[in-house]
Amino acid sequence: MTTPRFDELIHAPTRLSLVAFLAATTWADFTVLRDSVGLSDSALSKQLTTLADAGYVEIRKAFVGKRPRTSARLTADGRTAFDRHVSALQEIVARAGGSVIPTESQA
Amino acid sequence: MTTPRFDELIHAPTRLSLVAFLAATTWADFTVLRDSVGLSDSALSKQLTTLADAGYVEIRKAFVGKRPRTSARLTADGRTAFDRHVSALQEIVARAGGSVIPTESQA
DNA sequence: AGAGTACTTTCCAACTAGGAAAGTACTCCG
DNA sequence: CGGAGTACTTTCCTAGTTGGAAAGTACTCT
Repeated sequence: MTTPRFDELIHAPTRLSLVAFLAATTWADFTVLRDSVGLSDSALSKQLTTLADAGYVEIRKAFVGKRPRTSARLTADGRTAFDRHVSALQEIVARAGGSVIPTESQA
Repeated sequence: MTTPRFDELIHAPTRLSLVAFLAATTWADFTVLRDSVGLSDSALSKQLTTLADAGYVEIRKAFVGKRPRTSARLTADGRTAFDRHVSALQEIVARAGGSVIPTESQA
């Protein structure tokens, strides 16, 4: 079980989607990410930078043929932070009356 | 089961705490609320107004003896919105937890 | 009267987020 | 070669949010 730790960086709606999305896969493509969260190029680029600066995501710039392709994935730190944030949310909800949160998700 | 609906109003950290706290009790006192979320009087007053304007909380101004006392509680709408927001979070997390944790070491 | 309680409102400074547009860098095509 | 396009990144700027301080309201207590 993960130690709860509310993380403001992860909590923000777009970054929560982003991080959750990344938590579900390995490397994700810039365009896929952009479309999945519905952001402009610039907005995604900035959020990715923010997350990378925090050490939560790793950014890989590779070439597919001759064209650049940027992908990102969660780092171990990012995954931990995400898990802890989720725990924090669960704790909040549990205190709230616990009616809603099923505890199936931890592995 | 509640229909998921991400609610930006509720999602913001302080309001999430506030709403979750209120979801756990009936009427809560202004001072108790203020101390539980660690806000200044003005900040709490404003958040409470915001939540009341949204129809999520009901504010009661009563007198205890001769002194005014403000309390708040969730309305049915507030509770529904909270439940739905929690469901939305759950959904996000569920998607993220959907796949087994992959490779943790690489460089 | 002056102090204090219990907020509410106003003012303000600090952020944050996101789009537009420009910039970078390199490729592809006629 | 030059123009168009891809794939982002950076800069500029606007808009919206948050919260504390301080002032305001209203009433009570000594």
